[in-house]
Amino acid sequence: MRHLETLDFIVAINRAGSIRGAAESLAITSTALNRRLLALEEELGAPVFERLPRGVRLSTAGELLIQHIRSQRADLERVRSQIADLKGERRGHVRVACSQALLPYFMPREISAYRAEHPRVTFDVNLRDRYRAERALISHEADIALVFEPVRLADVQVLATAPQPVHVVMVRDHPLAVKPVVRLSDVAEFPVGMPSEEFGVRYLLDIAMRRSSVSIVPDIESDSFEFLRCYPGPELMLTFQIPIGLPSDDEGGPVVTRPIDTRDVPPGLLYLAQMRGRTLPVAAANFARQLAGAMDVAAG
Amino acid sequence: MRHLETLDFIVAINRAGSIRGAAESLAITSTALNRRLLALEEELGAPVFERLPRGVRLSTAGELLIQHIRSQRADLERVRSQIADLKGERRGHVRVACSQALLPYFMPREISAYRAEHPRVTFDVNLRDRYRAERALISHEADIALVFEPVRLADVQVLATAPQPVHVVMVRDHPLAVKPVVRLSDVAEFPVGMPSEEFGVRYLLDIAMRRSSVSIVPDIESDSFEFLRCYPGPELMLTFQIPIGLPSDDEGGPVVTRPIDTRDVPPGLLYLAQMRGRTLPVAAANFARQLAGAMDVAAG
DNA sequence: GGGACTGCTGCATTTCTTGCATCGCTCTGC
DNA sequence: GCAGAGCGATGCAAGAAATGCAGCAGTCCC
Repeated sequence: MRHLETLDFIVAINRAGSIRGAAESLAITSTALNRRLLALEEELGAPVFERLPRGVRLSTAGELLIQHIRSQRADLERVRSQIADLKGERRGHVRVACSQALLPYFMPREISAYRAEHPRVTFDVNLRDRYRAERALISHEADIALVFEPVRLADVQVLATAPQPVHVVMVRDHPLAVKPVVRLSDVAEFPVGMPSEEFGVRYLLDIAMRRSSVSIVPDIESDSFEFLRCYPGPELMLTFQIPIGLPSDDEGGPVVTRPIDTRDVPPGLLYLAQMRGRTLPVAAANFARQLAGAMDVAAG
Repeated sequence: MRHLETLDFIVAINRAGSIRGAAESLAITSTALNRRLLALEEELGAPVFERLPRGVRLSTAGELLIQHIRSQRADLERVRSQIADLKGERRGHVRVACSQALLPYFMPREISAYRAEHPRVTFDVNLRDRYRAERALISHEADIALVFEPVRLADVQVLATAPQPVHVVMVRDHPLAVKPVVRLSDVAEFPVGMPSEEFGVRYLLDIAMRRSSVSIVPDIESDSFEFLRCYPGPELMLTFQIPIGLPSDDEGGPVVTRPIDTRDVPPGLLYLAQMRGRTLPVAAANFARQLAGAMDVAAG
């Protein structure tokens, strides 16, 4: 499709920041690319890029256009997917943006289960914090997102939710491990590895601390739950995670988890979401349905 | 835009029912058109049209595609409109689908008021009954619709509503004209011209008659309110209309109107609606805002 | 069973796109 | 202050792609 190609070229120019740079990455001459851009601007009646001495930058019109291009491509992809589907070809591609907590257990299990049924469906799984996951939906970089405590839900549509109480993670022989439920004040007596501020778990803990008199000073702060989970050994350190990101205790791993009393820290919500008003490609819609089911099980 | 042209050609083939026929109406050869169609189908991996002995008919894939084309064109039109708008060009085009009742007074007044402010904005006003007005929104034939008592609102988004009690229309010296409010049982004593079944007014009256013991047998049934309104003279005939479709009584015309008691016939709702999830072109959005304001005034 | 319609295809022509070389410009570094 | 490097834009010729003409095979109607 010739015209769609031109639109993709616009996206490439925007990414590269210059026509020559984009032309190189597209393996065509800058002349051809320049001419296509000029033709498009002519037809549109307004410049798509501002010309700067060292390259180009999207104009206001260009930003409107590029948003249109993204939504257009996503919708065409849906149509292609639906057409492939009615030909009986159970192929497709699903792009998921999700939080770290989903990466070690939940997503691998769900994707492998889905691919057992539909082996020709491929996946893109990208780590996006709760801000960027929503942005990925809006810019059509992702079909669906699994976000813990999203920031603002204005432009996205919630497909399912699952309550997730915050758990404390510790080594198996930690003194706190004897308690079935941990109070926030218990935690304050031990060194703590805290997830950094972009995470929903941290957000819930900060709210809880502001409401109560308990103050937890993190000894270590990290944007990697994997690091935090691996660290505890040496110092009897505690960290936090939601159950969907944790192995079950009876697996006999080096760490165990205990829920924090929900009177201290209320459960957060895990959201399964898509772009508002968008009809998903067949594979993405089916996978989302499966995820929603799995979240019901996880919540119940 | 070359590719969009091809997509429009698909729409033309669908309308014409044959490639040769569409080619003629498009002023190109059937060869070129046929080749474009074949190329598109190649790229899509599925036939868009079923080949019949006497022409072509949309396949299932084609129906998916043509829906995509319509929404894509509408969205591009919005982008163009927004770009034109930020260039300061207050031009644009608005396509309205509305019921008969809006045509004689409301729409002319509103459009002329709008064009007084924005003379370069052009309008398409099409008469569509409440079924077809909703379909026009879905197929992107219309930007906004003004519908009295729409059938199903699933796929459209309501921008404003205005309650419209049903009025009886009669000649100025009709015996019923002495009453400020008319009961349904009063109506049954006179000959009645009834709007046909596709109209919201008729729908409300049918419901009212089913609920009460009053039965009105129409002497004349018509799908033209204009005809019904012009008829009353000779036979003291009554007919029905909603206030927004009526001149004010003090204009001294040949007919007067009286509201039906809302205990007999509850007021219907006039809906201003657009396609769900769609961002309207600038001119259409502004005009819709004006209409919503006017409906508030009409209702209050 | 002929005529009229359909979609489809080989070949020559036209139209459009592409690539090369080059211009004018702005910013950078010496 | 001046040369160099980077940028986007443009004239001209070669190449690619879409178009039009003529003609094919098929189905339907009378």
